[in-house]
Amino acid sequence: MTDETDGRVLRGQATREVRRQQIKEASLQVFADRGYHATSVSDLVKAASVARGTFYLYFQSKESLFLELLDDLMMELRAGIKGVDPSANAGVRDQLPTVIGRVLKTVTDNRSLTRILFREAIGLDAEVDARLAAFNDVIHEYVIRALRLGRAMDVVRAEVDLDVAATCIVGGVRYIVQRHIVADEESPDLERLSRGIVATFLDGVALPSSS
Amino acid sequence: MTDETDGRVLRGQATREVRRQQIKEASLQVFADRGYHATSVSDLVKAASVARGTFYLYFQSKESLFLELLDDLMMELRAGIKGVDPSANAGVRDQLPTVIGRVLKTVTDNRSLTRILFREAIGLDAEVDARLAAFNDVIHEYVIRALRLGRAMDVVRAEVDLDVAATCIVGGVRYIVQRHIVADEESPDLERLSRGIVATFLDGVALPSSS
Amino acid sequence: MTDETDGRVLRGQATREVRRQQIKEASLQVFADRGYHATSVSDLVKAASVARGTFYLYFQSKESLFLELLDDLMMELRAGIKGVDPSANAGVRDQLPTVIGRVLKTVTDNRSLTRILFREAIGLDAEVDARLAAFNDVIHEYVIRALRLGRAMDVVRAEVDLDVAATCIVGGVRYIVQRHIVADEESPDLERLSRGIVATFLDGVALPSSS
Amino acid sequence: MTDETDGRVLRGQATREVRRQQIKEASLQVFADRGYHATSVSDLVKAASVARGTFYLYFQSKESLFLELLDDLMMELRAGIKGVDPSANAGVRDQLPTVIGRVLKTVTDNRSLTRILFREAIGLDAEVDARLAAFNDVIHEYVIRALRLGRAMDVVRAEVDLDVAATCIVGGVRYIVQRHIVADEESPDLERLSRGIVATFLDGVALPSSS
DNA sequence: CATGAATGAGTATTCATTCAT
DNA sequence: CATGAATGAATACTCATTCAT
Repeated sequence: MTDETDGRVLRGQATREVRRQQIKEASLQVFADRGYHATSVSDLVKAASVARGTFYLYFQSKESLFLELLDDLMMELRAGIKGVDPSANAGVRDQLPTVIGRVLKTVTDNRSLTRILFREAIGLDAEVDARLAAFNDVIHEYVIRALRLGRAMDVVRAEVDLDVAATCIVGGVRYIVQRHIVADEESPDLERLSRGIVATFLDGVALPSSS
Repeated sequence: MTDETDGRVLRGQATREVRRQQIKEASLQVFADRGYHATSVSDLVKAASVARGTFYLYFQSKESLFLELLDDLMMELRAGIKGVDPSANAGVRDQLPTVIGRVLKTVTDNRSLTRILFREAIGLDAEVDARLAAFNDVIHEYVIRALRLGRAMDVVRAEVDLDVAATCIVGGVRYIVQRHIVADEESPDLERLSRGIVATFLDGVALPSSS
Repeated sequence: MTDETDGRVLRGQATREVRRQQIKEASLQVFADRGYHATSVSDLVKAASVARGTFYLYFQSKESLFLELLDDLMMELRAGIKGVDPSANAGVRDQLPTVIGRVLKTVTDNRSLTRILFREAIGLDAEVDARLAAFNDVIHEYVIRALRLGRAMDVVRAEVDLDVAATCIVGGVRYIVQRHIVADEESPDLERLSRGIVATFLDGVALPSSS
Repeated sequence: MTDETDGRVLRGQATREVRRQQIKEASLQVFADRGYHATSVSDLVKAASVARGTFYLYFQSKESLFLELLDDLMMELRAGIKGVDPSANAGVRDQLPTVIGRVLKTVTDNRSLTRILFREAIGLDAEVDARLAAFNDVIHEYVIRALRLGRAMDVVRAEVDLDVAATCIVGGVRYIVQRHIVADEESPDLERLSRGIVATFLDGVALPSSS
């Protein structure tokens, strides 16, 4: 009874997980296309080809599913960003485009989720807002630490207002993402974007002599 | 068609406009506080102290009122930005903080509207999205033209990727606005923010020698 | 503006109250016929010939309407019972059938409500249960007080277990109501029932000599 | 059709019956605690530790199981009551408390079932109502017969309205059960209750001289 | 013009029952 | 026989909009 039972149970759990993913993926598309509020549970179950009740077998509510999708993206992004090792001192300037490129790649690979994150994830409810704010703060702090490190290594100007600069950098990357990746641009030239971002934020747009 | 009638009509139109404004202002507050979706028409008419039917005498729908508020803000912002005369060649570098400061000031003075713009105006429906996109494009084009002008005047590097740089700049300012002004910060130090933004985007964060 | 407005407002409130009653009466019938659980809000609005939304304009929920109906009956019954003045010493024995008759009359006049009270009002939720229990306790206490008074007046045996006797009396009357009034009996002979009840509880069924 | 087959069938039937009982007992508890409507099939299968499907292998529906539980109680009670032999002429008055006591004992021993019977079994559907009514009628008739017998034996007054008196008696006992046994009273004093009931119904509460 | 009562399509969620394994 | 994932009809309730007064 043991092996057979275990087998059945395991298979059951495996299928369960498969089903969950199936619903999540279908829902992801619908949310990305229609937006959170415009998406009804009917839309979701239709897209996932399951019965209404089945949906609630796997997710507590429409909102909790959405939250899960959000968490997924934030994890994914955080992983893509944290992959960077800012302490590698050699050739920070040369490394940076790669780093930024990786972030942009992560985002591009998760276009639907990112679209949701940028278009819908705000003002939904306090819970989501708090989670997003926390995520943003993590990114912000990460960039500030990077700048501080750069300053210590004498590659970042001493007089830079770290907080403002970090905000500009994060905001700039975000908006690049929003304009070039979330919007339906087919295959964004990530390399050009990365280089452009790095150039802008490292050296600015002004001619040095213009000071 | 007599004078008296005209008078009545005019008076009527005058009070009509006054009423409209009353409702708009009250609604603006409610939208800013609660967010678009969490705000019901009941909330609006209660805040404006008018009957439900009256609301529909002045606005086609909840959504159209919201759209109008959005348009108002976009006009206001556009005015604040367009006020800058980029052709004044003398001391662009010195002028810029003032210009940015003015934009931040406009935003701060319309905090409620801006909050709505940032928190709710996305993903509402195609109409809103289109209008927002158009607005963003206008700003984007404006910055690109400014950069191009700067390049002609030899104050902007020739090798700068105008499109990417403009996106970074706009995104940076937006995120500054989002973090320091939309969020409930009491009295943001607009001057420091302006100087920080200008410094970051003109000269970058890297030490020139690090090239 | 004053008189006219007041007039409108008053008329409005009057109509409101009328509507409420209309819905309550229709709902009462449906509840009495179908029972609480088997009655859907759709049934109620259909019976009252109002739109679904209208229902919720007048009642917070299906349950709250039901509670209100319950309260109405309990008030009505309590009034019918409290009308009795047990201190009128002359001819208690002769008075009693009248008193009981009045209670039965009240119940007969509110047959629908009573049917609900007996058939549905139990186990609905803690709130209802508590209210019913309180009501039952009031009745119980009332009867005990009456018995105690009777004892003081030397018309009730000294050795009677007041609590048990009161429970028997209340239960007996309740069951009479249930069998002869709530059940669809056309026109119960209230006088016969009253006399029978009084005889049973005053003198018992046993021949005195059988002790 | 071989012995072996019979054996298997028998064994199967035996375990089948055992399973049924398991489920019934578990369900009884849940129904008594939560009430019929608040109890879901999920609750039942969880309490019985069987799969959802298994439940429907043994019972047609949630309702049919409930009906069965009801029948069980009614049989049990009927047995407890019928155990009394009213024809034993000697000392009816002395016997009665014992008889009533036995009924109360039966009820106390099946408190869960009784609780269900009193709290939930009414207004469920026509089927249940009919069965309950039939049961009540049986009891009623039984009491009437007893009274008639008593009359023949000259221990019951001739002028007693048998039907009304029987209803009072049954109602009284029912309400005693409801107040003292169904409600969570720890260990009701069955003897006192029995004596009180008998005294009340045999001799009434009035002093004989008060007639 | 102003009112606010009335509307009803639409929503998320539950749960008794079925059925493939 | 046993399982538990799947089903979908049904439910209470909301809210933007209309319309008679």
